[in-house]
Amino acid sequence: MSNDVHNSRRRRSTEQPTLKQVADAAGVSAITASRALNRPDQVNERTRARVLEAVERLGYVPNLVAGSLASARSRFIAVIVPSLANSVFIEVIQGLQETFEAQGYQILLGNTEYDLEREYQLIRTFLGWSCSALVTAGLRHNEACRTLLANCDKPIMEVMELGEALDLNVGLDHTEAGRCMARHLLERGHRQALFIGARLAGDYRAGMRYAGHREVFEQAGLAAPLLELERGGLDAGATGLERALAEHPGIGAIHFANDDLATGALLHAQRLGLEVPQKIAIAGFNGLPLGQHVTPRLTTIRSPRQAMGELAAMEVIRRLEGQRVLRRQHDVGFELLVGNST
Amino acid sequence: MSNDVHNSRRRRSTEQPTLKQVADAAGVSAITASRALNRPDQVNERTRARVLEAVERLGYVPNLVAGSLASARSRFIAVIVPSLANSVFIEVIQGLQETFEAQGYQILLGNTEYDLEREYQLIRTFLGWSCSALVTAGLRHNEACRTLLANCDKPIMEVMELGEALDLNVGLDHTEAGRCMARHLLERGHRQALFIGARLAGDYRAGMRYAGHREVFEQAGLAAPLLELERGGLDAGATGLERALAEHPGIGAIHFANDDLATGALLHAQRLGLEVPQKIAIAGFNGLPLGQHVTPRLTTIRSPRQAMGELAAMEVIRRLEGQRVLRRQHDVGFELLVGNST
DNA sequence: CGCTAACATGATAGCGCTAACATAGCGAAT
DNA sequence: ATTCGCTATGTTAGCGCTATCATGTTAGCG
Repeated sequence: MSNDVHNSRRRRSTEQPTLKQVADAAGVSAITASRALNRPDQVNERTRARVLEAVERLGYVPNLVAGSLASARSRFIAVIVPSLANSVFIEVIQGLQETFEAQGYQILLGNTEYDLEREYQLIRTFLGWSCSALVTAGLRHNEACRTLLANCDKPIMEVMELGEALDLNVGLDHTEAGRCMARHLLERGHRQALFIGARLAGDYRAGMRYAGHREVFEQAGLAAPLLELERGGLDAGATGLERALAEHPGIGAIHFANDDLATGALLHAQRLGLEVPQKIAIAGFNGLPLGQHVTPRLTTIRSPRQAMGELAAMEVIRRLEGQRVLRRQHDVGFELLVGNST
Repeated sequence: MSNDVHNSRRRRSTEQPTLKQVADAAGVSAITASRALNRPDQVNERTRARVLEAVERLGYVPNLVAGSLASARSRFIAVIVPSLANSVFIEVIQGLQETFEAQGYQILLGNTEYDLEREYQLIRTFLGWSCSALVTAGLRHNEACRTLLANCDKPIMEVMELGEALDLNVGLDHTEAGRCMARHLLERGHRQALFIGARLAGDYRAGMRYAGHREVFEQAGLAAPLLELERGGLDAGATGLERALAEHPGIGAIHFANDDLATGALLHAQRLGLEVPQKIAIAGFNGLPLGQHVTPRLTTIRSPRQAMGELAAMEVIRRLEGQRVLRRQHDVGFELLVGNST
């Protein structure tokens, strides 16, 4: 029953100095030291200097976990994408990351692998980290996700596409992009066009582009056949071309779901000695540098992916800082790049 | 002085249910509920079922921040790379991410933008999050970083290159890769080869490859000129080719620091009607799919980047789980891909 | 000279969870 | 019957920080 009882329970986690030790070294209270670091304008300039000196001398590293628990704010931003293998998401992440990092937010990156159940688990985990906001690629979520997101009272930003969003939304209209390219193909005189995509169940935005493409062709009284591949990438593009030639003999143009497929096909056409666009026209989507460097230059649609990430991050930050959000939805648009492949 | 004093201090952060509420609902103590979720084998099966039912019913989401503070462990892994724009790092991150995520670790991604001071700040922040381990791309750090890392008593994994590591190290020998390609060029009969890289101060691993290249050429009594560009990418490769032709008239081969540059040059050579490899031989580094799909196929060196990430993650996990680490250093090697461009 | 406002600092009490130790129950071994 | 060891659960006391309220101190005013 002596007063050293609670010494026996000691369990300092590390030997790192704590804020209390810094405060003692600077001759102030812990809360003043805390303010000196986090709200510099609330402490006297000379006090702050003493605290900073103590921080430096002791090699103090703030325990952000403790700070987050106490304040119930974490400066974490959850970012959830379906894949890291696709450079499209990487560019959006880059835009998000730069902007958030500059404002002192840390991204928590989650990869669903196109699995909505995994998305739910990731969101749970990220909410457990008291993230300040969530950014997801796309508008499709399962019921559980939707409930979780609707009840969590944090800014939710859905990027990539436009539509019925939960909260904030920055993206572009993929159906319209599909229409745009289809119209271009029609203008170029292609009456027989094939749309080729890969794993469209996952890449449903490509599916939306096909829907737009189909709409335009059918309104013109033309067929809009679809060919779905098992995989993406340059290789798959070559395969797609082979299959198109075999399965759709009369075809004059191929509208690929993305530039990787399209460029793979274009390079393969060269190897086969098939003239592009005379024998076969090829179009892509994304506006990757790759497609702009091959000969003939690829006709494609460029979307401002990095800018989309930046804008999304800025809107989230605006919301977090309590500023009024003017518009919940932003259309970042797209641009048709007419090359020599159509 | 009544006993409602501490009611006035209430500050529940959110309306989320807490573990205590789950425990009450299940008729057990908080610690039992905690164990039911985190150490299932330590509680009776029926008790656990009751707890899980309560979790489900209340929609409980564990507060990981509180858990980390209490246990001083966070399951965060800091991953620090110099850039996200370079697909090489993305692939390593992919390997790391998959492996860590599968074991329940969450990656904290930091981007130094090739700035060692930023690296120091990032490491401080990540240590503040009580990360379990740190993974950095590369062995170069400033003094402050080195001190911080040396004293933090967590597994440190340095990836990409091999050398004098702080702790664990998974990578490949870039100097040897440079030698390997140089020997290949010599075997092909190229006596006049130019090395072209971009921003070599940041991309010092490319500098190491140049050192290897130069060593081989100089030992053969030949010159090993260097041309440094301001930027990378396919465009820059084209620029590099132009400059090489103008500034080094006799040159017969160009050893590019990476495939982006090399492919950019190769495609540009086609536009110029310059035969590859007859008029000019072109070699790259990385083994990107891109270079393998152009005609002529690019001679390059492939490194197992995703596998490097996976192996690095596995070694870190092994260490974290207290298993004996057999080797602190792993050479993942590389592979010369001989195409038709040399 | 008192009164107020603005500024600077401090004491206290948590944030929600888990480590460490404590206890209870039960079958097996002594 | 006592002891031991094992499993299942509970009690207590923090982890390191910040929100909240309280207090002291100085300047400004009529």
